[in-house]
Amino acid sequence: MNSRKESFFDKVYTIVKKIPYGKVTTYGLIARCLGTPKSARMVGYAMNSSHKFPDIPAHRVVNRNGLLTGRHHFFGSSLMQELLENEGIIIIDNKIENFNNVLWNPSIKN
DNA sequence: TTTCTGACAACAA
DNA sequence: ATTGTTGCCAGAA
Repeated sequence: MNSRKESFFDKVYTIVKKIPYGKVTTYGLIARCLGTPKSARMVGYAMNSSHKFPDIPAHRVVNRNGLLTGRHHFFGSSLMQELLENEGIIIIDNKIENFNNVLWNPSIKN
């Protein structure tokens, strides 16, 4: 049967693409949603590889502290912050304010 | 082929 | 409370 399991990366992309506008989520939350809470690291690495794919809002994924740890991987180093601010998210000192307010739980999956 | 590293987070002491 | 170690998967040298 077509039980072709998608790679871990693919699963991550599937969730990241579902992050609604103006919301963010965390690496660990995605990993946990996939059933592998210890793979948070891989989620971040998947984002690194996400540049090869379209429609992957990697800027909406931050670490559990609401800190923009991956900003340095974007074009320039402030693009990530500007993208988020463009969506109405306030960022101070590379950290999201009202983090709990903009946090989106992937478990919802809509 | 093996070895190392990498957008994090949980656990142990 | 903080610090250090472990887990996880994939890609590059």
